Amino acid sequence: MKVKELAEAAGVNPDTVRFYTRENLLKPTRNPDNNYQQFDAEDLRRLRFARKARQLGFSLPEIRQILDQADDHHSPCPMVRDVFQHRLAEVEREIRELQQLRKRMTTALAAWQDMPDGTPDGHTICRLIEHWDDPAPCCGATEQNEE
Amino acid sequence: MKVKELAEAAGVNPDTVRFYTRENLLKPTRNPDNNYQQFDAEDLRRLRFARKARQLGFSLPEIRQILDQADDHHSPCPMVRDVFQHRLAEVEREIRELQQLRKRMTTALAAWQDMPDGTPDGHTICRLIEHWDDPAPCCGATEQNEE
DNA sequence: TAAAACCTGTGAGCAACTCACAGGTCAAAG
DNA sequence: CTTTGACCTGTGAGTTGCTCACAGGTTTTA
Repeated sequence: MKVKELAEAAGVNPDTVRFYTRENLLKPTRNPDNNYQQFDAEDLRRLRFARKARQLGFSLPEIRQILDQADDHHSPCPMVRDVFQHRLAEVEREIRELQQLRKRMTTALAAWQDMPDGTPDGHTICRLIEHWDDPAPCCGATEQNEE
Repeated sequence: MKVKELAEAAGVNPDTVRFYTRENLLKPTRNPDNNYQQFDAEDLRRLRFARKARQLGFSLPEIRQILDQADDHHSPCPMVRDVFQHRLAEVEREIRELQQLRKRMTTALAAWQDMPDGTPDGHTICRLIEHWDDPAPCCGATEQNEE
């Protein structure tokens, strides 16, 4: 299989195949005649695996690690379970944050129903946003640079 | 006010101030003696505004547009309301997607309780992920490159 | 045999910063 | 008066996961 064929088989952009190859997720052989990359069924499996893992939120370095472990005949599954747990926790955190954001937004939107637009007067830019309440800094951090 | 002072007043990284200046969100005057940037209370307002808008999900180009409109003495509020509506819809979409992802993840995690780890045998990389069900492509798209 | 369609590697672009670097400026301490 | 340290300046690179563009080589098709 050549790049485009593999890409089509996996339903991805050919440039993604090239990128994954650059990143050492795929290790095609070469056709000595023309130096073209040659992929086989195993590469297709790897690529499909990588795409599924991406959907699950694994990063490319994580996926590479899993793939490399599998190449060394170590079972990557324990690691997968581990990363997966972390990833799940992170997804849940993201959900909570977004829900908080939504709540603040709908509250603001309701409050804005009653506010006039107003033209900027040099002291105020857009009171819609200026009167937006900061998300209460819950963790005691007043500054957002972490140092 | 110099860079670091403004940054501290707004609770951001000095490099963020420099970056926003580069991006024309802030337009400091110059001290002719030493070419240092000079910020005033208006710049602080602009910076605080920009940060609030960022928390609301506005992009830097959007913020620049709002600021520029305010500079021209047009009220940016109608635009703000508009972008805000779009942004709220997007946040809700993100929430739905993440909730679906979480559901799939917890389901998978439960199913994995019963699966053995297994060492990769050349045919399978990590059945934990390979047996992950694709998120049903709901929009009729079988391929994910949009063209 | 020439044009179209593919291949190659490399470099840039996206978003919103953050950090690093080299050199200039300034306040206080020795 | 000079040195030290903290700040300033602009610029370029790094982050993530691709995607696109480019210039040149190869293969297929007409």
